[in-house]
Amino acid sequence: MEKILDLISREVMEALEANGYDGKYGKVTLSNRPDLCEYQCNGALAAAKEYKCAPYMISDKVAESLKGNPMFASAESVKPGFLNLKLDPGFLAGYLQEMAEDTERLGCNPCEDPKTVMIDYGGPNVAKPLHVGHLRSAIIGESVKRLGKFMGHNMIGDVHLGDWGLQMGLIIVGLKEQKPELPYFDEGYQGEYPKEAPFTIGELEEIYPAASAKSKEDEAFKEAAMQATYELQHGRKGYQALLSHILNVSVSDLKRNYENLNVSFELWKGESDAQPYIPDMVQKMKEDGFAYMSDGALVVDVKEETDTKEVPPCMILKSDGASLYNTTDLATIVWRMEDYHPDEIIYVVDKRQELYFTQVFRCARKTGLVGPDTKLKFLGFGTMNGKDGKPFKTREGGVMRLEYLVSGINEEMYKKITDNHTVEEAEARETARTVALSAIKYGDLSNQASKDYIFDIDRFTSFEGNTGPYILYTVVRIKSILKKYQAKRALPEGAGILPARSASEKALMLEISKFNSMMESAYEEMAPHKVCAYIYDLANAFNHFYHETKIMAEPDEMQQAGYIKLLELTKRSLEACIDILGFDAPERM
RNA sequence: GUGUUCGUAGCUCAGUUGGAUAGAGCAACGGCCUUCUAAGCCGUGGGUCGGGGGUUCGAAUCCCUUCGAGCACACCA
Repeated sequence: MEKILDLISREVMEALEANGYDGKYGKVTLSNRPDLCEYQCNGALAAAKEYKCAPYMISDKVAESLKGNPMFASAESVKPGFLNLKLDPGFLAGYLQEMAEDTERLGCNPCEDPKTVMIDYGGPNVAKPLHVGHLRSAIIGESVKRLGKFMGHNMIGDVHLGDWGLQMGLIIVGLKEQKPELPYFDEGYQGEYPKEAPFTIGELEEIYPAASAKSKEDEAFKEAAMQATYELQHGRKGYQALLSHILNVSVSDLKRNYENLNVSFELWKGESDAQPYIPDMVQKMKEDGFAYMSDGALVVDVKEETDTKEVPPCMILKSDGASLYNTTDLATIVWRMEDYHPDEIIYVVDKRQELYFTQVFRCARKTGLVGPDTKLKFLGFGTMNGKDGKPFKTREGGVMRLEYLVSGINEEMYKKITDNHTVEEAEARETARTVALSAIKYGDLSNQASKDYIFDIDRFTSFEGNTGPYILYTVVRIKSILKKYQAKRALPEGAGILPARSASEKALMLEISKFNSMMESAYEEMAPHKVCAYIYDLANAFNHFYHETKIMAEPDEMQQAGYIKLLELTKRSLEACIDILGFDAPERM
């Protein structure tokens, strides 16, 4: 479906042209003075210069031409040269009716040119529990992915596990201290290794921090870990068997945790998957003359003329010949290009890594890892701060485990629900989970991703104002009426959305009609917070309408059916949006 | 030091890409439940959009300058 702004703009353009003016001045925008009009065109103000006349002379003529146009209830020319427009209620109802008949996409056109987009988010480390630092990447990445899917793109989410490097060596050495009798440590061992992992996730999560701490004090221990890392990376069988145990145990735990957040990935690739691509990649960079030695390290220059600041070269290999983060990220691009030929790769990462990623992107482009047709996009997010404005910490000052954060909020919600109502235990628990997730996600996504934000548990869970729970409450109210209606009667033949009879009903309809244009710009700008702003306005408009319209008491059968149709459309719009944000509404709350 | 992001109500945030009188929520105060869920609705107060200059018919938005804050600046990831 065409966006309503485009439909209106076209009428205004035609009116301009009919009066001998250039149609380009006909762009219509949402009104910023809702007391005066619904839509406005400011083109006459700009056109006045070209035609050397007072702006109102132009807007007067356009308003005159639009008189009697069935799309508008009124078209007025005001003071300096504004053109103020109000939609005809019948036209608006027709637009919404068409939206309602689009059962799949609510009038939002799928993109004309679907892209294959890989989106790299999550970024957990194996053997380490998820902590609050992983929350934003997961929430924002998942939402952008869903947004892209809704727009018709082929979105491939990759978790990009941190499963390479010294941390693995530390775990191996740490485990060896605890259980030296295991066959993985016996270099002469010839038999099959056990299928069962020699540790649980809980044990794994203890081994790593202990080993990490020890390596900082015990030089010999650190040496051993580095040696183990080296041997692992050079194919030592027992260690590779251990690696796959670590991965299995860790990944199934991570999957469970991400599932609790309603986050899922198409690919569970890790840094280790990129390693086989490194030697050829490095070799080619050398052969093509891009990579050279600098202070013992292998680097590629990525400076550009337009830089306002010195951009350091992108390091490919350390001076000891080992690979590093850059190497892995570049090699990851290699397999992504080979296996998926993406049109775009999006990185949902902490914004502090921006400079680093410009280096990687430039290097990938310069050395031909990606062609000019593949976009590389950095979607950096800000820090999640506590109430004091400093990075979020536990009361003791440590890093908060994500699991504990979520279960704490679940518990909080459960209390509030059981305080307010008497509900069955199981339902209360389930509802608490649903509402808690909406509180966390909406609290995050309603801010611009790139900015730091304050994670204020009290505010997010407070049930009042611009929060996830408020949105869910609105959906629940609608569901409740729809159920009551269905229990009484079926929709009559020919029921459809009718022209608004009140200001609040029209306001609601105007909000709904913005759906497709909002969705387009939200995806274009990778801005889930626009989806939040839309549903907040929509929920407000609905609650206002709800308050002054007695739907179940409406005597006119067709009018009542029209209301029901409008409620269904409101509900579907809200649900489509919260699904993109990555949460659901319960049946009751 | 260089670069970069930002500065909007007491607090947390929007601001339709340059338009008319800068908006929400929280907090404060007042009103609305025998009637579809009061987790709601309505109202009141609260602002030199950090300061100064410029471009423009018109600036929170663009440019310059200044103050303040965060962040980043090759062998970590």
